[in-house]
Amino acid sequence: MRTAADDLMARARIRNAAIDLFGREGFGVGLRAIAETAGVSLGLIRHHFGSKAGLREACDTQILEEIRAAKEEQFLEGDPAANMLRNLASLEQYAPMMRYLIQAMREGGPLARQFVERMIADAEEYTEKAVAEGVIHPSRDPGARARFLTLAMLGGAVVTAALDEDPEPQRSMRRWLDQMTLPALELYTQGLLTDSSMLETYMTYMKDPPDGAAGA
Amino acid sequence: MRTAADDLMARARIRNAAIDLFGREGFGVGLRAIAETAGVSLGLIRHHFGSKAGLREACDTQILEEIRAAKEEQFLEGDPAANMLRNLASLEQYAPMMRYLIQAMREGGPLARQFVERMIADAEEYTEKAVAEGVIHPSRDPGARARFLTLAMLGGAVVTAALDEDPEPQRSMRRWLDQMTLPALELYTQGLLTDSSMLETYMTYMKDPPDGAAGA
DNA sequence: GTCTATATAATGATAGAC
DNA sequence: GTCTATCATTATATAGAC
Repeated sequence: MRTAADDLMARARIRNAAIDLFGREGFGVGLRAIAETAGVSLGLIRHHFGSKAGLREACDTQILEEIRAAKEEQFLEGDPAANMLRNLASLEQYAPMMRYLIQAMREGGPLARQFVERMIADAEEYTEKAVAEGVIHPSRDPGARARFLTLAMLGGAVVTAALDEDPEPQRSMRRWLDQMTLPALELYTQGLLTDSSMLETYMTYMKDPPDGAAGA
Repeated sequence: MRTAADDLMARARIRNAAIDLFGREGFGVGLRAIAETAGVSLGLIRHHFGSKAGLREACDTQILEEIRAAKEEQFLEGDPAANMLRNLASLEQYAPMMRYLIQAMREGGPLARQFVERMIADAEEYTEKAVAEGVIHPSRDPGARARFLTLAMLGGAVVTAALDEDPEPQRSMRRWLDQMTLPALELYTQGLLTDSSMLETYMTYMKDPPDGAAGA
């Protein structure tokens, strides 16, 4: 009897090997290493994907599909984005996807852009709902806040992974999420500054900037 | 009469060209491109630095020295770390250093580790001072808070740069700093959550975790 | 100190047999 | 669909002339 793994066509095996190696070692990894991992020849990669860029694109597409599927599972609980990430980071099942995403955010590219922008949009949506329910303070600029919070969280994970000796981004992300929980909750609850003069000064300054120095 | 640039020995010219190209295009850039930019031959790089790793190390050392010098200048104003970064990001003089640091944080390595850990230590020191002065709330874990705030700020800059179409990390960092100012100030001033139940629940949970599931 | 020329290895791309 | 064999390019490393 054939198992699910045996059923995988060579094309899918190559793609999965590529996702694994791209995620573990970055997109600089050679096609030969991917071929060896998939147990096929170099020529077969070319046959199925045309080029390395074509393979990368197929991987991106697959990851987007896996994200969609994972979200569908996770979002039933109605958790905010950070908790979704936490769930994904704790399930071995999602490790290749997480590795790939971390690498993609490190090296850039269309998939990373799409993923991050989607995370930001989701965060804004959740935040809006939470504001309506009265559990989160309203913001002077909800879009900027969602972008800031999301980039800070994802960026912390990416840099933690990049600096880590541990070659397993999955573990780095877990570590980041674990060590940020207390300070983040504390910051979200009590803030940081004891008075609001800095914010007020900034708001006043932005309303009437000296010269056109807003972005200079 | 000889200008300062003319006085640069070939060794320094190579090193500066490498810092520039590493910063602009990442550490994957070839030695030939560096040789061409510096106006020297491939062999001369080998003569002065032995290998690509040797050149990278020399660049790292130089950047550390530039950071030290820049901090000495900037820290006279007593600004917190974020403001130092803002100042550095706004001065064209520091552009190569900033580019190099962003790349280093993307790709990892000893320099990035050293830089980030130093930033965290500085942040903790500043925060401690600010807490003593009563302008910042005390934290349940000052070290974790400094690490979280610093990694979030640096990480946001790194991911913004990685996702940016703009190939100039300097500009990405400026954009990140600009767009994070309002939401960050707002978050630092008013927090995010309207009540403290989440934090209290977490503190209670951590004091008496079910099983040994603290890190699971 | 600085160069040219070359060695060696690895990459992605290609052609064609089966 | 899958393979082997090879090409062209590029990478770093090396040797030795001037």
